[in-house]
Amino acid sequence: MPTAASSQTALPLRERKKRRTREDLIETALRLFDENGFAATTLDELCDAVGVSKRTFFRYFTSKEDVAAAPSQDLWTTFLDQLRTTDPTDRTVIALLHEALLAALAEMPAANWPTRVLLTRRLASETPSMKAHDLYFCHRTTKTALNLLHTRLVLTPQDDLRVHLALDLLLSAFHLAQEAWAAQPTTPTKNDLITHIATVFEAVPQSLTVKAIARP
Amino acid sequence: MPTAASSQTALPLRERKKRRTREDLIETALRLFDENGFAATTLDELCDAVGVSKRTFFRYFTSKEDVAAAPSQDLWTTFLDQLRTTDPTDRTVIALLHEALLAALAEMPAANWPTRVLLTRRLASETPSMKAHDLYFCHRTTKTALNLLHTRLVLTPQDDLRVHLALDLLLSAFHLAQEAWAAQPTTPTKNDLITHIATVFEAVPQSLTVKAIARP
DNA sequence: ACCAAAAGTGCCACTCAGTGGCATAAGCCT
DNA sequence: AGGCTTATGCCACTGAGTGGCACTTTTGGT
Repeated sequence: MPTAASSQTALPLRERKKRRTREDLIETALRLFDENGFAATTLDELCDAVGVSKRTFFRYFTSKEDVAAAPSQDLWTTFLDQLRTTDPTDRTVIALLHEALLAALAEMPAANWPTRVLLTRRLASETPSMKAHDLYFCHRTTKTALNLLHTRLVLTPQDDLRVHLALDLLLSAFHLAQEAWAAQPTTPTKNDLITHIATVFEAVPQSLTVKAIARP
Repeated sequence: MPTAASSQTALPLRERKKRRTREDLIETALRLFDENGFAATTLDELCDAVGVSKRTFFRYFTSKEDVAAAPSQDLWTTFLDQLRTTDPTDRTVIALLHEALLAALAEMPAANWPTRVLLTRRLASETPSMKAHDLYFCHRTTKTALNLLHTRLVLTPQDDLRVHLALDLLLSAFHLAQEAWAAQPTTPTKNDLITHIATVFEAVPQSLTVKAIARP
């Protein structure tokens, strides 16, 4: 008698268990990091709280930073999936990237994703090693995306350079939008973030033409 | 009787000693990392080789990654200095940044800087934690540069966004140029790097207009 | 239903980066 | 010279991350 509560019954038991421990680890980690700070929380504490050995933790995450960055990584993993499936015709590459990002955002659970990702962002802004980890992950994402686009699009060697720049620009724009999103006075929602992204994207062309005017 | 060998005699003894230890640490670290690999080299080995206690090492560098990234950090520190002194009049911000970067490059010692920085780059490409450290440092540099430009230029809130994008673009362009530089068939010189930077900068406007053409 | 292969977990001992605290030595100033 | 400041060394300690192996759970075939 499968109730509505178990929505993904298609998955085998082992897989469900794994997802559950992974989710438990992320959930508890974010709570502990939030309450006591990232540095002040030890992995032993986290593992005790979840009821898992430290050895097992490192079979799910590569580092202490990694578990805290999970929410933000989910977005970019989904982004890559979208990039694999979105029809690329009749668009500039930058518009394609923008669209794939919006599609990825749409996939994120509207309920708790904003709070989670904002918490991750706050932790990253307070903890250099976390920010570094996040930047590295984004760097990996651009590399993967570039390879992906090469398999799907016709790109000359010159285009490779331009597309790479476009990807870096996307990441940069997203981070700036995220900052504005986190700083806004009202409670940040997913739609707000989409608006901020649009705003930053509109500012991109002007970034090449801003004049330097010396202070008097 | 000050000989030509001691060029900066103006500095007090203590300061000279400090610079020397710092330089020794960087020099030896790069050599050991190059010979045995970053992970395989322990800080104890490095400290033994230089004749310094581990405690002292951490008074010069914040981490193992930090000492290996020193050559690349030198450039960006000099870049910020240039940004403080360059006359900003009659230019776009992006041109100002480009120029400051070239000026910083000019300050680098032509003899060993290329090899050093290429080694650092290779290590970073092989070692995630080093790449992450490097990206974080660049991130800090853009933040500092942005604050700096605010003190020297008249920037509206909208301009802030645009200038931030321009800074990210500069970093992105530099990294792409550096990759091309490292990959070139002939021995990379400082002038080659300058040429690569110019090439990437020229490609920037087109990065916004590349069309996505699906593979057949 | 049973059993063997496979996949996941726990435990233990270990390495090594990084820190705090205090005693000692080296450069500085008059 | 002699006190003052600053840099270094030493030691003990925390905590992240790993290797290895024994143990348990799931799975798939019969």
